[in-house]
Amino acid sequence: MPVEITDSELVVMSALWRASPLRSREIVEVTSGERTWHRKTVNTLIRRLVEKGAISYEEAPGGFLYYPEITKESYRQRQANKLIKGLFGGKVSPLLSAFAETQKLSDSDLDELRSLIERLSK
Amino acid sequence: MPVEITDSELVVMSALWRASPLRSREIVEVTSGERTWHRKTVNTLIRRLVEKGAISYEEAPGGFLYYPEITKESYRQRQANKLIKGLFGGKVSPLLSAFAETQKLSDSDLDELRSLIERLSK
DNA sequence: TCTATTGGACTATAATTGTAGTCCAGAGTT
DNA sequence: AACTCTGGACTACAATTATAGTCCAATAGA
Repeated sequence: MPVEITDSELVVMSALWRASPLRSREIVEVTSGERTWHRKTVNTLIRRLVEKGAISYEEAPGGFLYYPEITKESYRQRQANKLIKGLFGGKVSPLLSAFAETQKLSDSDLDELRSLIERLSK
Repeated sequence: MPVEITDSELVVMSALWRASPLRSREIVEVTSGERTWHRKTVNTLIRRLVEKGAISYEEAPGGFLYYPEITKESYRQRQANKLIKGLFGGKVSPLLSAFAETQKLSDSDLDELRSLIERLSK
């Protein structure tokens, strides 16, 4: 039963992955580029994430400090696996291929991929 | 406004991507490995997909035949882009890296990746 | 022909999601 | 002290999702 995180909640998680701990007010500020949320909306998202165990908090003067409990890395892995299993038959290269069809890969992207693959080959 | 397809609906779409057209009864059968849905449940999913424009149908003796309207390729591309933009900073190699950490890539996987990258390099 | 089955149209209902609003208590302001 | 702002707890509420159920007409048997 992996924790399910919705799109809106993910914006909050991402803020905490970028820097933590944060107060709820800071989350409002930090996410204001991406979404224009009322502070109560952020509050609800925070509460739900706490209920789900995705974040934790600590009391501090003037409010709470929030911390991510799920790491960005583990969440990424889960999502990568889900997509690759669900839509690409469990293989990465079709994904890479599909991505390359929409987003032209730069030379440095290609270099990065090459050296990554070299490293993985050993 | 790209069509949003839920996890349950995706099972139906996948069935139609594998073979189409299908009747609703066939969709029940074909998906029975993955889910054990009541035929009415499948019916609802089909109806919603039709409303969303993700599938179409054609009348046939004894019912309807359903066809995918969204292609697997375009849907894959959308999802790949969403994941890579949303969680991997828009770069593929971190995704590949994350995937490789959970799923050991076989030699043939690596070969496939290498030759794909060669092709993309030109 | 009566009956049981099946497909589709429409309805149902609880859970989840997106986006707030209300209420209250403590902190700061006059 | 009274007044205002802010944070958190709890509540609200429409839309979407997951999972069926009801009703009816056509079909397929008995």
